[in-house]
Amino acid sequence: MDKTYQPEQIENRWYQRWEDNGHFAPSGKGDPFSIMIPPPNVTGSLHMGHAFQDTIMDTLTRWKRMQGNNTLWQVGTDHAGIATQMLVERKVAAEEGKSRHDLGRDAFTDRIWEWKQESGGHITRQLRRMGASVDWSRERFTMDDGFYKAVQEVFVQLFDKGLIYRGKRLVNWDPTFETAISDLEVENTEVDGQMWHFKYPLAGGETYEYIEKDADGNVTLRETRDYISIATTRPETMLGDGAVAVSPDDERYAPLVGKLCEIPVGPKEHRRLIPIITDEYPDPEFGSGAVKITGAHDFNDYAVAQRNAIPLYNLMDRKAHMRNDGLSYAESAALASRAARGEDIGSVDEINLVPTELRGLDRFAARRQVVEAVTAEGLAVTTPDEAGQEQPLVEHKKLMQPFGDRSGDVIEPYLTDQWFVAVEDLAKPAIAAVENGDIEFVPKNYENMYFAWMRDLQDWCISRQLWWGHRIPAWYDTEGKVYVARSEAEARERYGIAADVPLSQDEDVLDTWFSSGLWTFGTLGWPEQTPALETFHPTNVLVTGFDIIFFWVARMIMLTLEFTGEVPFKQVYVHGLVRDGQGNKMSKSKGNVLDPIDLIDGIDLETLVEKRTGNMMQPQKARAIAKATRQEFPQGIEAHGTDALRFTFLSQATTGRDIKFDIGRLDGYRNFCNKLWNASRYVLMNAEGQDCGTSPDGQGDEVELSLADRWIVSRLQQTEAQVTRAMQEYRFDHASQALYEFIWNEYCDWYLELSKPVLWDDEASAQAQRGTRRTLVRVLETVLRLAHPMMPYISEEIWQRVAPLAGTSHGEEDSLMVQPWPQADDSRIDEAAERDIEWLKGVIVAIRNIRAELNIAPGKPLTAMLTKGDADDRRRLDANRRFLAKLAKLESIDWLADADQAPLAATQLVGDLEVLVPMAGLIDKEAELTRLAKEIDKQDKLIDGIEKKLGNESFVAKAPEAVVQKERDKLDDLSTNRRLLVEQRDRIAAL
RNA sequence: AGGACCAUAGCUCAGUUGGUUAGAGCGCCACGUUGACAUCGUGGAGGUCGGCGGUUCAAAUCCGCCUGGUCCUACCA
Repeated sequence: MDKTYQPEQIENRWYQRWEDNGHFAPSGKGDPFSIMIPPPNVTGSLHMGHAFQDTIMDTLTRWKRMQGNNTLWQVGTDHAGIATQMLVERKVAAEEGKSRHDLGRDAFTDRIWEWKQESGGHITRQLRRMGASVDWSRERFTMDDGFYKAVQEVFVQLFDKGLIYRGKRLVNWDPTFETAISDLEVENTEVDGQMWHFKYPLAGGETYEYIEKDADGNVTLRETRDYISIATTRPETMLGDGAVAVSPDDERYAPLVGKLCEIPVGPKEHRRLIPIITDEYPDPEFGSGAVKITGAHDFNDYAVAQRNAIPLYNLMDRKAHMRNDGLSYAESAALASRAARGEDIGSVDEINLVPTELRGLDRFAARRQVVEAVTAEGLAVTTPDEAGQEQPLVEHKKLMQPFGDRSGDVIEPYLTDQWFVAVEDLAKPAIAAVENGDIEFVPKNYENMYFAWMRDLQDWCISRQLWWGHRIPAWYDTEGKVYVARSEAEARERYGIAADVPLSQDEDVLDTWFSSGLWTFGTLGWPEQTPALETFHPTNVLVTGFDIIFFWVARMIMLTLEFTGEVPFKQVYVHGLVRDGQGNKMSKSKGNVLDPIDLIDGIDLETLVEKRTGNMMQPQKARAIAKATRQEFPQGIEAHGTDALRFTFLSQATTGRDIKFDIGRLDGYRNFCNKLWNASRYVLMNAEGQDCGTSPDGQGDEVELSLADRWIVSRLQQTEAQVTRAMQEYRFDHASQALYEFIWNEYCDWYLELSKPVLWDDEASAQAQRGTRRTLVRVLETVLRLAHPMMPYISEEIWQRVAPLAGTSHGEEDSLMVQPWPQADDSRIDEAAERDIEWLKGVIVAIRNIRAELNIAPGKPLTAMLTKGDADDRRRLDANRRFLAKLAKLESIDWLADADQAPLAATQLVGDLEVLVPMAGLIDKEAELTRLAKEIDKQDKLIDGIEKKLGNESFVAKAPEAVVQKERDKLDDLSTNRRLLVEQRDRIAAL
């Protein structure tokens, strides 16, 4: 073995071998265990979140596989509609200077398929680097024919059940992608906005008495008005107003209800009149208390319009430009005014209420023009400025504005024909499944989040006006009548449409999450009743981030229950977000992204800086990021290997909490790998070619197990139990910590050291040496199995060399991957050995302490004595003299029968036992007195505390006897210790 | 506005049903290359467990309030 651990040399070859040997496919004889990978974007690349999540899934999968379960980790990728279309659209624009419209639908989707072909392997290669033991033979893609079939089937069946419908509704519209998006894809962000106040003149110049009162009913304002005042943040939508609404309880406007007012924009001769109505929606306390109702451009207004039969006038096109189609403004305005008076005017689609001069303008440009025009006309509400001049009232305030999560564009509520899933009936069983425990969230508090969302669910808009995705299986005849079926042929057959009647398929595609929602059963072959479906569904656990519970988890539960009658998974393990060391979200624009592959392979500083700032548009920001990067990683990032990265993730994986990725811990766990590596070197150096008492025929295997052997085996059982339990509880931090502590603090720090006196002592018996060698290799072999789910590469590499020596062959297989998971054996727990080793460690540490306190060179041989102990102490001394001498670097250590005969010595207590190191010629009198004074003081404080406690009658009366006794024992120990220290102090002072 | 979660050593975090002298890793200080390992060893310093109040014989742990932070949901034209 090489002297230092070099992960890059072992990782790639092992993955290849595992994959080639088919170790990832289900093969266990036990119960099925299955996990579905949350399918990453097929053209994406692996980020820290993936790496974290995949580590958890792989650890679970490997663990279950070793436990003998018939284990499937199903892998696949997602077509990721918007994200992929956007990417390829940009690429085509950059490389060919063409838009997707220039290419046309077929050519453009061909480009996406080409891009998938070209880059689709990237993320799967990265998954392999992480060691993910997914079954590649079952890899799926959401746009595969087979998966498409499942998607179609679900759509058709939901439609037939009346759970999918098509209709004209107000939806969130992304003007950049020119598609509807779901509520979830909208991010509300606070922005600086303005609110304008405008006067809507009353029809026919009518006036009324406007009276404002304070809380006590005293009149604070009384004036005659010929207008009603409204406030708006979106003046350009005034053109589509259908009414002005006031609260039914608002006395100020009571006289106006039922009358008409005029929208103060557009050519004067065609200004529209709209009714003043009452509705519960307006809040009299806010603004003027009167709200303009624009049903086609605002969700709240839409609801008011529905309740009051107010017409909806669409003002914009798909790009959120002011419409430039339909009837002329004059005709439109005339029709709309008739509607306002209650006349039936039929369809409003052709009505375009955008005045000629605004047609075709961007919505924000139109907004500016409307504000200018209204203000110029003197119809802005004014307020005096500091100089007493009347100025238009424009409030600058924070607004929550909706943005598309992908495009970053301002989302427009937009009236269009879309397909929807009626969720109410689907949600009920989905809620029940979590309530009754069929599905369990880990940690549990995410269930509340789930319930809250599920109980207030809106119908799900599933159609997208994109080109990349599953085309909606619906066909239209020339009259626009819709036929849903699995194919055009089926549509004709089902609905009896003659072959000569032309049908055209719906242009839209389905929301990506609609297909992702079928992931657990679609990947297993549904709608066919395949053996895989039978065996592996429902899956055992879904490992996912909380940010995706609504998008994905909830919809999977609904759709899976509906179509399979089963839950998709029994547990949902929810992990946190991977953040940077400061707790910030990692993002390209912040320039704080770490690439898991760079952490594995290392990256030099300049390349890292280039990576973070390469495509950055603003040079100033790029410089700041470069500076921060140089500061954080002055030497770049060195190679750590996959195992160290995985171990870091696991150690930080505490439930339901974001992780701040700590590169210091990554270094630490790389060192841990190195420690394991070197410990193994030691074991191999001492065991290879030697008699380990593990011959296959059992001949000549007589062994004698030392105290240390029995102890480490005992500790191993406990570690096995701890790690197993932690895994069951998804406490990967505890599992990794238990392993770390056992390997480093027990096996390396103590057991290996204790093995040296046996192996290197010519007088040690062959049986004893055999016993120690056997324990060395068998414990290591077991610990490698324990480590394997967490650190697959290094464990496999070392196991290959250790397993033959351990003689614990578990079958023909040559890989750790198919070895059994260690099972704790309580009969091998040896409490007496543990107590003896604790004693041994105590004495050694005591001597080391004395050495450090007296500033004695670590290598200087010392003489030590033990006294005041009991028969056990004597027995232990006699049995372990060799070990004490070696580990504490002693010339000799002996029993002193009469403590009064002790020479002046540094003293430490181990239980009742006193450990003495004679101090002749070693002592610095003043320093020692100071130290002792400090130590006595410390003891006094502790004694004080306990005495107070024991002096408290209610403590003695009410606390359990065991607790009281424990305190008494403690007091005893402390008092003895203190007395000793005082004696010591007096003796030294007397020198 | 409603809700969730978090606050423990300089940093990143453990701390199970209340009873420990409150732990680990990294960092820091001192000493040390004996034959697995300087990606190491030995020893050490460092914490009024965010604040206040309560329950209890006993609170980092349970309850209430407050402060600070993160996030989610819903939003007022």
